[in-house]
Amino acid sequence: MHSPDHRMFVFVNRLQKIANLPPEAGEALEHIASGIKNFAKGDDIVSHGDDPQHCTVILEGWVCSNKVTAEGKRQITGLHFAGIAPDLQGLFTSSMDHNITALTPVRASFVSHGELRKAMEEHPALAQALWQETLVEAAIAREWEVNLGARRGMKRIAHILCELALRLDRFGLAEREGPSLSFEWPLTQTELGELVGLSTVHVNRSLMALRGIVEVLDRVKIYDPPRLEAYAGFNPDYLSTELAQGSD
Amino acid sequence: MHSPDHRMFVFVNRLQKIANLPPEAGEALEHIASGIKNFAKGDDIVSHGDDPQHCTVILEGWVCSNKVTAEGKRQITGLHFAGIAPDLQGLFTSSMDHNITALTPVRASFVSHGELRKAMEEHPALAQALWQETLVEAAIAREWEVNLGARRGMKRIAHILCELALRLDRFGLAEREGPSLSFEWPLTQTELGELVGLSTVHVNRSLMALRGIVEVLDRVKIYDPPRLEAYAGFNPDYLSTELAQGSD
DNA sequence: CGTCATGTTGAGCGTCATCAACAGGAGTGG
DNA sequence: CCACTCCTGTTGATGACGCTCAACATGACG
Repeated sequence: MHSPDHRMFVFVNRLQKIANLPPEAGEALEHIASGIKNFAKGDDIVSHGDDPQHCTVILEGWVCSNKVTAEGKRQITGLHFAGIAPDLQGLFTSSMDHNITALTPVRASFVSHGELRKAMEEHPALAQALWQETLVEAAIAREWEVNLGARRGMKRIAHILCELALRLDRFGLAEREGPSLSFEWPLTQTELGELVGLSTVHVNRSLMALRGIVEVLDRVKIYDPPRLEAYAGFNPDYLSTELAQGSD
Repeated sequence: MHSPDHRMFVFVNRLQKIANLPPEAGEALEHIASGIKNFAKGDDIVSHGDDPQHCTVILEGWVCSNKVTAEGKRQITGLHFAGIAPDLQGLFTSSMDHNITALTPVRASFVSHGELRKAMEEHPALAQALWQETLVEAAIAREWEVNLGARRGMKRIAHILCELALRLDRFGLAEREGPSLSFEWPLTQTELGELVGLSTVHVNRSLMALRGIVEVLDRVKIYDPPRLEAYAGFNPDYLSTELAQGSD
């Protein structure tokens, strides 16, 4: 178990990768982290309309941001893993415009808005790193718009899987085995449908048609990554915002 | 005509509305603005893959961000008006992940990345305002994901029109006439299709079906705004990030 | 052993894409 | 002034993609 002083390790580590966060700024974050809380699968960590006074940092587990339409349809608008603060936006707004929901059991810690503002004043590099974090999310959101608006069912699914493979692999959360690549997959087919804007039934049929290239069960197994990327028309440009400029 | 010292007026004005930008920070922006350039309708102001060394500030006209899939389909991922810096993201990335294209004749000015960084160091409030700007865009992008993934054709169109009516009205770019509301509309039906993820033909038919509530020609005229909002299931929550916290 | 959540399959139908044709206005050149 | 082209909007016909309703299979769990 981490000592309280290294509780924020995954978060700081991620910010360092994205933005070359200097060590002092990372330590400042460690000092203002408070508490650890566990959420169960399905729990809303933050709900639409809330006005939280702290930011949540995901230490372990999968989380999604999502909105529900007037007709009751839920759309997942983002997927987040360990090392992210999905409600950072709450620092500047008086009311959340979306929900943040646990897709797996989640362990999280917190940073009060007040203390975070102070830390950012003392360490402008911290503010910049967090800003860059929001730009990473924005780039991903743009590509999801393309996915939802301009690709058909099977390619939508294929594209999302390519993206997740890359994002997870980058943070050591994917496994390679020869050419193939696999990672944990906690979403149901219904949830995948809410993510790609398709009905459960259609997701099911699309997944079956994709077997041979990918298999999606408790884990995603991509048997032939280049082929899947070619099929999806996947271009990872938009994920390069997640790499610090100095790191290539 | 504005003197060079007030060239950035619309931009500063917007940042003040969003983030209570202090006057000194606004003046700093005025001092580092350089040049004015005109773009023709259809011009790419920034292209996918570019690595610009300056930010572009739109002084007049409509602009969209967009991406093109491997299959050649274009998806419009954002609409921007006067007073915005649509390529702010370029400050932190080595290569743009999308295009920024003029939808009308556009007048723009520029701020070099280096000078902007200096100004942000001297005026942390400026950095924060620009960060908030990116959060506004992110909130809109999330709702567009919902629109594309969870609503059908006619409601998608209706929803976008409700959003634009509110955003434009907020900056004095819409006209009221009794209950009805109207604003400039420079997009072709094909472009609207690229925005809502529908074919041109289907956009055409949907627009005809919506007549009576909205009419979309050179201007959009919403005859009965509440009825359109009810039909679209429009909830303006997500646009409240565009209002400074102190302003309500 | 019943219940519940998830995945799977079939049938029927609606939304929306595609292909094709045409109308009108704007701009161009003869 | 007319012929021509290009761009945009409009309309029809056809079929594919994806939704909905329904039923059933399976495994986890109490």
